[in-house]
Amino acid sequence: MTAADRVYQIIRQRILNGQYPAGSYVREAAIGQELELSRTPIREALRRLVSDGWVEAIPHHGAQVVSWTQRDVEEVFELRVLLEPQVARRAASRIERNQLDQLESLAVRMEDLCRDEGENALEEIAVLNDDYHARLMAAAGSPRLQRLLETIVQVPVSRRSFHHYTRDELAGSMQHHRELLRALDAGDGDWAASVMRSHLLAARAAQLRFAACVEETGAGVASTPRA
Amino acid sequence: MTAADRVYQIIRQRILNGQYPAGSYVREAAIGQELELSRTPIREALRRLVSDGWVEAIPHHGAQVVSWTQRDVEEVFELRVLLEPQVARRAASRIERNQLDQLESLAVRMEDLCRDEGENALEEIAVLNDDYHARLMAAAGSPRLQRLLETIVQVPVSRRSFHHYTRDELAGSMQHHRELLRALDAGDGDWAASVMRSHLLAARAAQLRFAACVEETGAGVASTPRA
DNA sequence: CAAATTATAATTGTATGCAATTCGACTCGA
DNA sequence: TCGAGTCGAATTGCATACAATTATAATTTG
Repeated sequence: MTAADRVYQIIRQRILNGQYPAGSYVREAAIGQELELSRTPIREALRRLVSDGWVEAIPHHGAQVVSWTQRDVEEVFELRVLLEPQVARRAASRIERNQLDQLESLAVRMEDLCRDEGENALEEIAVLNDDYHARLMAAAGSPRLQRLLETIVQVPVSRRSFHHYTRDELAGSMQHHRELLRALDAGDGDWAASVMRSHLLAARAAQLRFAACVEETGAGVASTPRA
Repeated sequence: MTAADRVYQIIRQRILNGQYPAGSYVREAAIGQELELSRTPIREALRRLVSDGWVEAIPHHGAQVVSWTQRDVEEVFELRVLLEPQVARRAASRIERNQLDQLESLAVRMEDLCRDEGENALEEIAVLNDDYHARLMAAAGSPRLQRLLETIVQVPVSRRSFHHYTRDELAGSMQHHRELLRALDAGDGDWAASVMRSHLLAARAAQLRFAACVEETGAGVASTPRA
């Protein structure tokens, strides 16, 4: 792994946890001094971040961390509703027994956490949920579909959507995971795609409700909140 | 426009017309000497080409021009069939009168060229067709959807698909353009999406037939043919 | 003679210095 | 007082030099 790769991950992480707030500029020289590297690998990392949509390059003026408007969030959901059911559909006709077992194991652990009501259970569920989707993606066997989704589903929005769920919605989400397993096991692509679609539309509804809420209270939604 | 931007376009053009064949390596130093630039802007252009999927970065060994297998072509069609109907659907509820008129003008010119049977009429139609799709994309008003499609619909495959059409298929394609205009004018998203889907599935069928043909004759399909 | 090994050359990865460009503040004039 | 123009500081864009890594090929050894 090259220095530029490390810098890429470091900067992305800092954008994620709000250390670099939306709208702020990421300076090559500053990071270079801090990490004791020259500007060259920093530049390369920033260019990758630009093409991955994390920052915006203003010619001769720097790399600006992107701001997310509600409209952006909606646009991403619209694309996910198109693409992710296709992931499920493909997986239904390709998934292997052991992959199915792994997914089931993840689903069980999420359900357990859901019942526990532990302190940071939501965060743990979110991690497992990411793993679940990643393994499903792998089973679908379409590198381009994977790349597209990785490009648009940037964690700051998707991950946090879990926190807006009511208890019922969370239970419903767990139910979706289970039903998807049955659809996959049956090799029924239509069924699997439909379940995934419901899964996403439910997430979108929760997100929309949250957006309406912050609209009233006047809390910002554009900027990535700090950790 | 920076030097890196120019280099990006130059290299991409050379990949397109076969000057840099699939599987070959693009050397930073060689291009730098030829264009009388240092390796720095060349590197930057190559990194962009990597993230746009034109070349593959082999660590410490260089940038290799990607090879397209039949499976890749099918994967791209699968994604287009998902995404482009959504472009039509969005455009149906957003398009303005003058945009519709421009699309119609393009459709008419394509139909004329189709009747002419001129020598390089196919090439001209392909150019107009690209314009048609670009304007439709603009009318859809979704930058992310646009970016996704630009990423996957790399011209070497899509543009050439026109050349595999029979006369009937070409006429049918023109008919799709017309019908799409009616659907857009009616503001009927379902209709527009359905027409676009047919449009793409027809293109896919022609591509598949062509692939089967070269399979028999043993002609290569993986490498980008020379101009 | 074959296989492992080492040396070499070629290529990318990184550091540093300078040039070009842009944005902001300050000054000058109306 | 307001506006236009100009100067300067800051930042990116590019060139060059050097270091690190890897593939290749010659070489040596069993």
